[in-house]
Amino acid sequence: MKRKITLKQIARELDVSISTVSKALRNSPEISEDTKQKVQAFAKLYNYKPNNIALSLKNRKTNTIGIIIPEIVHHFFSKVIRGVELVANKRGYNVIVGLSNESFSKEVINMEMLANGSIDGFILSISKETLQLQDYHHFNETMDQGMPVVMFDRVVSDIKCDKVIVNDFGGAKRAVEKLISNNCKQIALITTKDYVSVGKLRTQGYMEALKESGFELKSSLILKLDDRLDYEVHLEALEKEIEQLFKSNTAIDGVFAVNELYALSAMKVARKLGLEIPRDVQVIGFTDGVLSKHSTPSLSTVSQHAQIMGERAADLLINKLETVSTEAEEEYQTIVIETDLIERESTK
Amino acid sequence: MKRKITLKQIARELDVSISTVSKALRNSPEISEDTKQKVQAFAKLYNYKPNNIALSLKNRKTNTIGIIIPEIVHHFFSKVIRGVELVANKRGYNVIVGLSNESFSKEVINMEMLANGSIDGFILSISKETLQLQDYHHFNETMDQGMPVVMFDRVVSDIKCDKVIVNDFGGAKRAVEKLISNNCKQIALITTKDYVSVGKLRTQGYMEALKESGFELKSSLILKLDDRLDYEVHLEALEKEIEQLFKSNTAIDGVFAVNELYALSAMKVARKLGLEIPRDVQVIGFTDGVLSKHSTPSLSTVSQHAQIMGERAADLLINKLETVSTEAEEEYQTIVIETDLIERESTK
DNA sequence: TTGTATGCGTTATCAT
DNA sequence: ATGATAACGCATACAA
Repeated sequence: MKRKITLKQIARELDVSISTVSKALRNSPEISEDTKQKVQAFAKLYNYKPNNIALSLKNRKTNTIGIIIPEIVHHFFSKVIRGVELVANKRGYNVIVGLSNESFSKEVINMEMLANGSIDGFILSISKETLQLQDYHHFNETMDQGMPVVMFDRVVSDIKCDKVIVNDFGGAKRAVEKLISNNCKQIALITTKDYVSVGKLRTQGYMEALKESGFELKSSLILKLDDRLDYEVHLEALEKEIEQLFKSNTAIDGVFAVNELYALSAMKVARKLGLEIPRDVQVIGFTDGVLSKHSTPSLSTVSQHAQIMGERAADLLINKLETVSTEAEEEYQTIVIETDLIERESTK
Repeated sequence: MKRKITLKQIARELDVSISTVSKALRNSPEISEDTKQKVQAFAKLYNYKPNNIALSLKNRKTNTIGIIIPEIVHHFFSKVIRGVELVANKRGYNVIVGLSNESFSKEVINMEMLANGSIDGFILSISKETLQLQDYHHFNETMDQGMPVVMFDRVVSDIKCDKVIVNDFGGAKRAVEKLISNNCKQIALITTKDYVSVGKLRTQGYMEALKESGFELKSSLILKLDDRLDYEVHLEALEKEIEQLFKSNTAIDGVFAVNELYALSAMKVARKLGLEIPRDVQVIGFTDGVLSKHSTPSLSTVSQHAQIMGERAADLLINKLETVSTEAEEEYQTIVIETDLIERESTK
């Protein structure tokens, strides 16, 4: 077992100084061709590679970016990671992952752990608990220390930083407009409580679409679910709520749901109640998920382009890292990713 | 914007030496209560945290583990990551993620990048291309340099290292036995080409189950798909192959598929051909996926406990990292994770 | 009780 | 053309 070789060892073996070795390997013109040859050959033979940690310390730059997400077992977030990874690697960076598990304290701890020199900047999406508590001190402190932060998807306007978001409002609006143009008269909304920013925006898109088309808003058609409950686990609870919605509004002929699971559950419940999709009820979801594509009937959905979000976020962060910050000009930008309406079998 | 504070700055401010500060912060008995108080108060005020990179360099230990997987947008792998992350964080480690994207060269590059000091050890699952090429030099070289490697799921016996695998053979066997005991007489297998180790093992489980029950093996009932094709994209191609299978074996009354997508496609095709599930055909898949649970009918499946695999792998690696290697005793272990058969609506 | 010196691996600056 | 030295931030053995 040969341990990783260092400059020092090469120097000792070849009986030259460390700095000579270093220069020779970087092809410095200061060094004679002879020595270069010798050193480079030796280095290749022993497969020398500079130690990243030493470089990081010296350069005060790790070439690593930290990404903190609420949950990795989630198609949307893993696609974002893939996007980040893709761009990061292409531009010479590594990616280190932290999971907040939707918890405030884990988010804080994870960020502190990484902020102590391990990474050059953050890409993150805020946990639900943090959104509820509205405690954003850790973000601000991190940025105060000169560590750039790019937020994606779940963001808050109070925080001054670069952001990449989905056009939740517009995507939702277009989805509902589609239902309207498909002749739906009673369009239900299945959404989350308002503290989830994206849920709120999608809800607003729904309302705006109805308003513009001259529909009246019926609050009985809106089901706001508390997604602190893990509905992956409590699926029956979810279905019960939706069933209630359908039963108290028998004329529902369209459903817009702010995520995939809600949409699928709506289809399931509707079918159970003897309604046929899309003949009796048309359904559109909001997601980048895999369920939509493979469900029966397959689900029409607003696609979020998660991977592109990751790519944009990574580019934004790395640009900031590699630009000589002329201080003062603290200009933050927000990139809005447009959505696509993917029409499948759940709409006419 | 106050940059991160260092020992040196604290020392200068308080007019003591760096080592005094260092000792005071670590509560060394060498230092007087007075100075300790002063230093600790100051440190807390300025929120001092030791620089990870400096510590890593000094200790020659990064407390970071690298995980290399073929694909992150995949329920199985992201669950494994979650397991790794969970244990790693609990034990004071960070996780850095590299994606091979099923490519040999990306796998090699990614490993080299991380092996140069960034991490203490690897957890990885081999890419398909690497499995085909059977070129494992990068794994061996990494281990030669004293960096421990734990492989999971996709492993090869040629490589001497710790491993965490699923009981693919047993899981498949039990699934097929279930179909048999449910009175299936013509059980088809939808699997991958043999170079994918897990596919091969599951195929063997299928065969063994049939053999033990005295069934004859009919090669016409076995469909081996080349999964270099991305069937997520070429879904129609997949369905066509399966349709062919059903048409040339009209008596098929059971299907065992080695993954979720194959199983779902089988159900879809069967329905299209007028067969009802599970009345006419019973189907069992193999996976940890989310599709199975939400499909209609929901899919009975062999669960792999991906998160547990990640946890075990992390424990294995960290144990190795933290044990004083008495050299010589190079004992590697292979942990086998048992599967569960989850019965849902696609079986009787 | 406090401070000095050394080293982790590297590069850059400044001698020789 | 080559080498000595300092510095990145920290911890520690050893002096004072």
